Amino acid sequence: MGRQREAERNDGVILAAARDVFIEDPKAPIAAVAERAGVGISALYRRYNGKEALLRTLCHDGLTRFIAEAEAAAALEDGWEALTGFLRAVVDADVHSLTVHLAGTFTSTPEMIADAVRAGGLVEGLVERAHAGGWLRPDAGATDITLVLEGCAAIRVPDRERTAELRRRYLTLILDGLRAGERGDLPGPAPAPGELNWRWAQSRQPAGRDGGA
Amino acid sequence: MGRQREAERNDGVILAAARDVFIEDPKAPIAAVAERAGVGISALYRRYNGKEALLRTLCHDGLTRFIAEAEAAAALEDGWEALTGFLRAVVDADVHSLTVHLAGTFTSTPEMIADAVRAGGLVEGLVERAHAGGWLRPDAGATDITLVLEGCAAIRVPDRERTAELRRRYLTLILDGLRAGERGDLPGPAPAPGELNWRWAQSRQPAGRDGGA
DNA sequence: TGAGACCGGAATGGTCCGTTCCGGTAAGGT
DNA sequence: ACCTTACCGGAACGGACCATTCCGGTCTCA
Repeated sequence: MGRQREAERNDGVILAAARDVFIEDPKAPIAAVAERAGVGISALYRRYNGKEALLRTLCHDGLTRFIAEAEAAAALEDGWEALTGFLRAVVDADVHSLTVHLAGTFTSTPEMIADAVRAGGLVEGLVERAHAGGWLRPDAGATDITLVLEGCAAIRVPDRERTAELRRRYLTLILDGLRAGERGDLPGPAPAPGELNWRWAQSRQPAGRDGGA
Repeated sequence: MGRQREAERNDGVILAAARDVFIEDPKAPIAAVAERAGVGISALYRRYNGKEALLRTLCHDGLTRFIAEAEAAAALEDGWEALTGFLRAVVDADVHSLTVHLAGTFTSTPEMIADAVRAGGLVEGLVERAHAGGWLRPDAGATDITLVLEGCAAIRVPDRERTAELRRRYLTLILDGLRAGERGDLPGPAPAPGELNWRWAQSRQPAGRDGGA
């Protein structure tokens, strides 16, 4: 059963290639994925209806990973370790590029929206614990976490490993700022819950002049 | 002299529109600029050779602004105020989107490169003063500033004013992390001087599979 | 050995965009 | 009044890019 074996292996290869390619550039052409995977375009279209289906799968996988990390972190004893460990894991896996940056390039399913809500709840839990233990500065909220992730995801240099390292450095910088202490108040209100979700909105067009970057 | 007056006024209108449009999306089409400015496409091509020329001008303007802010900050007494005030001004004006994000979409002139170097030197000066006064954590270097700016520029919501506010909030978060204190060391080495400049490299093609996002 | 699952990659059709080009319009001199 | 001419608006052109389809081919297994 060589043929079936090959097909099965391709499943994984294609998904991995797609992840790499679309993390690097959310608007990359399908052909780039095929090339990176070392397969033809047909192999792609045999598995996915079209580009949107692939993107959706990728995004949903990222969301699942996000939730898994949050749950794993929630199991930790120390509340501060839980929050920071979670952030480090998410930043390391570049989950943010897979979820937020891909959202808006396709119409998200209700299921994904539900998962996104669930993810938000988990983060809120982590933040609450960090607050309860007095680890987290009081004026930082759960929604601020998204800002942090967005910032980290923006750090990017051509080399992938170095990028990860710089992100860890940067995250540490911010985390130190998040610690409770003698500092002044943050300016402006924290992001409102819906305020950062605009990319998840039901948009049909791939990019559009209205969407922003 | 109505005609000349109109042309003169258009100079400014076009530049402002271009700034708005390209800050929002560095890959926006020329037509979008014309539309936003409320002029025809000819009015654009009369003033600029082509898209690249416009982009170059915009980017150079941003660089100039960056340098001006750095010099203004350098004149301040307090070393910490100088650095943070500079950062706040640059983030507020969204200069980063105008320079770094536009670089790479055109071939930069030697003059711009020179200015970029000069800008780097000014930042270095600000950081040195902050270090000398003991304000800045010792393991944070001048090149880390670029990371901060990159992170701030990544914060974006549909509403422009709210975006600015969120960025100020986020910057404050990081700045608190940058303050000297009892915290642990940062992981990984600081970005090397050339490491963050890859966007300024002599690239001819508009985007390319090699460039990253 | 032949049916069919699977695949590579060329061909197709459509969209998007930078740039050019073709009338118009009115300012300013004569 | 009347050209000349700087300036404009916007349609038209040509090329690049890309998602998707389609057409042989190959390999397996019954």
